[in-house]
Amino acid sequence: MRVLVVEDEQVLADAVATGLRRDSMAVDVVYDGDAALERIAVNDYDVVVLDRDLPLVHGDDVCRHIVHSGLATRVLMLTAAGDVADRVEGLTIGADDYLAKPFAFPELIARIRALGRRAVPALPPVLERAGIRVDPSRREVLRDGRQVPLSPKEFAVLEVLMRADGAAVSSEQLLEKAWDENADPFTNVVRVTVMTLRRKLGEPPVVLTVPGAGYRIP
Amino acid sequence: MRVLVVEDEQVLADAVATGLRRDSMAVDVVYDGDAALERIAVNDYDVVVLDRDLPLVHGDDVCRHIVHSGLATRVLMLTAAGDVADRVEGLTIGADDYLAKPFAFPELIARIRALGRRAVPALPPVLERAGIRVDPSRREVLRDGRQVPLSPKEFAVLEVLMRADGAAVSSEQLLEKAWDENADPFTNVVRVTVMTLRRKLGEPPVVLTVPGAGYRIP
DNA sequence: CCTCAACGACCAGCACCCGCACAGTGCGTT
DNA sequence: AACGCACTGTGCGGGTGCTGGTCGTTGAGG
Repeated sequence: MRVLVVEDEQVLADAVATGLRRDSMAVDVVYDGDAALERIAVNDYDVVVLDRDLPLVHGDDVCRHIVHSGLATRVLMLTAAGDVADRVEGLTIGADDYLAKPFAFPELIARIRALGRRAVPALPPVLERAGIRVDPSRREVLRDGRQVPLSPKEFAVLEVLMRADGAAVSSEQLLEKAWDENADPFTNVVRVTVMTLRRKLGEPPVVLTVPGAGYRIP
Repeated sequence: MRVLVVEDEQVLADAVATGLRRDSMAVDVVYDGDAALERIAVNDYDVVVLDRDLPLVHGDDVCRHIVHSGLATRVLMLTAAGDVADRVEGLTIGADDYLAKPFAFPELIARIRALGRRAVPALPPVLERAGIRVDPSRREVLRDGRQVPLSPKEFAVLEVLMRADGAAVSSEQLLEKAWDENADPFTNVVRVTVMTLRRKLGEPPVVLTVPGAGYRIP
């Protein structure tokens, strides 16, 4: 397991590093965001333990960079501020996990290991495609900058289609992913919902139909 | 996003479910481990929110089952006991995240979303051969870079021929692979479909006839 | 009590599927 | 060389399944 520790408090950083090394991880340490970005560009880390309050380049920016660059690296945010709003914001930015200082060392290790087990990294928290911006955490959709109000189901359908990354998604799959198990298999809600979704998203069309296969967003 | 909530305290379980539904997630609820295992076997959840202290089948066992079965489903452990040892143990068992009760609801949502943000596992392979590019997931066909619109049947036939990797495929085999089981064995749809396919794909010919054996793409 | 999302029922248009009929082609037999 | 047969290519027309779209009802939440 390859880990990068980014923490400006050198004493803490080194302590964490030695602790992780004792747990058989390969650990690099840097003390500011700039150095972090450098190392990330060069090396291929499994997990980055990232202090949020960094001098020069803020931890949030480092996190955004990692997530946005599509690397397989996972981010564990670390911060002094421990209230809920902070934690939620950290996760919203795109971190894979979040731990508040002071933390118990075994928990840090356990969370790093849990992240290391995940085969694939998180996608960017904001989905963008074909002039549509979807922010799941805010439950907000923008079409060419203008906000579009959607009902929960419409939003769920749009989210599934956006995550499909251009692939066609059948009505059955949409029903499977956006509805719970009580859904009637012979319903036509999906078609109706797709229609209202199309109407709200306006011109030019965003959701295309692929005859015989379902719907897709190019 | 498809979520299963497993929590024996029904009031809490339902509250969580409605909260998540308001956030556009498709939520199923069960109140014990047995039912959880059942649902997991049937449905394909993105995330399972799992109370650790369950009657009958313990949450840990459910978690182990999910991890062991190799599903892409992520587990978020939930528990009343909030000390570090518990959290570490939960993560060690194979949970992807861990949240101690009482928790703030926005944080639960943020963590579920973080878990659900995983990338689609495998990029579907694109079939390429003889100047033809077929992308099954997008239902898209390109001939020398130009897009060719195909009907579902035409697409199905082309896909079978492409996957045959140059080998000849008989009409009977095509009928078997691209049509459902109640197809008339004495039909000539295959011939007709191959014809329209050829016409749409244009010159030079892509689908060749192997007299007595069927069709093939060199 | 009011609003709106969710959803079933229904209709219309159209592309598509496919049966049918016939033409063209290649090969073996006489 | 002529013929017949088996196989293949192609035009045509009808039925129908798929999709877009509307409307009215229901039910939950404010």
